[in-house]
Amino acid sequence: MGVLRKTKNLERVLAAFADEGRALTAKAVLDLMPSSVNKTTVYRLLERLKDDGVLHSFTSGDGVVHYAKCQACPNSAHVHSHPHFQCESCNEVTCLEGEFPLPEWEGIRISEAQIFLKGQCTNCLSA
Amino acid sequence: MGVLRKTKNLERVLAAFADEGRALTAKAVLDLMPSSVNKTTVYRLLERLKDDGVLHSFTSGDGVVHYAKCQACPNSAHVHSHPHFQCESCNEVTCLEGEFPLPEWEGIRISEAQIFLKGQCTNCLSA
DNA sequence: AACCTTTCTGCAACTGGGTTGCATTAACTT
DNA sequence: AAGTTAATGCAACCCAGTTGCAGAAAGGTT
Repeated sequence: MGVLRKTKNLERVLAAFADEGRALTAKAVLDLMPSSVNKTTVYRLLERLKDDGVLHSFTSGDGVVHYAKCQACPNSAHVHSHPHFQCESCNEVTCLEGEFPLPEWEGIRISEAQIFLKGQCTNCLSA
Repeated sequence: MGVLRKTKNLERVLAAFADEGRALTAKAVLDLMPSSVNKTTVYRLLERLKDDGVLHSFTSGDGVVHYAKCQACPNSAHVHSHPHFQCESCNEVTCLEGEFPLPEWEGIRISEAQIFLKGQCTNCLSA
């Protein structure tokens, strides 16, 4: 799918995800960029980083698409059935490490589970 | 919130959900209505039925909002943490009855779980 | 460095789901 | 039948995301 070029914008997007382990929406990424950067560029960068396996995406409970760089998962064989979690106080969305056991259900065969959890994060619990 | 009036359109929407236990998107409901019915009306009816506890809504893995009439749940105390399931063959979305045990996670407190499962439904498995 | 090729970017226009304000129509009350 | 209030259609709008295209930047080659 084309050779990746190391542009300023690409570095900026990577930097945004690198520090914090949290997930970001396209809009959040856009807001972190200089105002000269167009939203189309951000969407295309996110899409390409997803294709290249650097990021993965998922939708939160209210249907908003989030992107995250999953630290723990190996570069190959991306399985993103790990749960995602949103703190109801600070609203941060993070990946929970570890796989979620696929639930069993009578009469059907389950091949994929998308789990979105809400609650209180460590920081907000102790605050 | 206004008194519920028994209009033609309301009956049509209820009829759409009554038969089958499956979930419908706003667009699917609109397609089941006479073409004279405006999409705004459908959105408002769905919203109101949700407020009144007749329907509940959730978003599928790809962020599409679905509405469903949950047979098993009592009229009061709606807890919709039951999982939702989409068959990858026929694409039907249904509610799975029964509560899903809230998973435990270290360091955080989980208060709500939104579970969306994909796989093969009974019909498609035996076909 | 100059040149060429390919990717990346900005822009503007568009799509699709969903919402809002307003005037009209239909349901229910009396 | 009349009056009140809710329901509806319409048009315009909002927002996230996408598309086509032309110009700008990366990287490779000489």
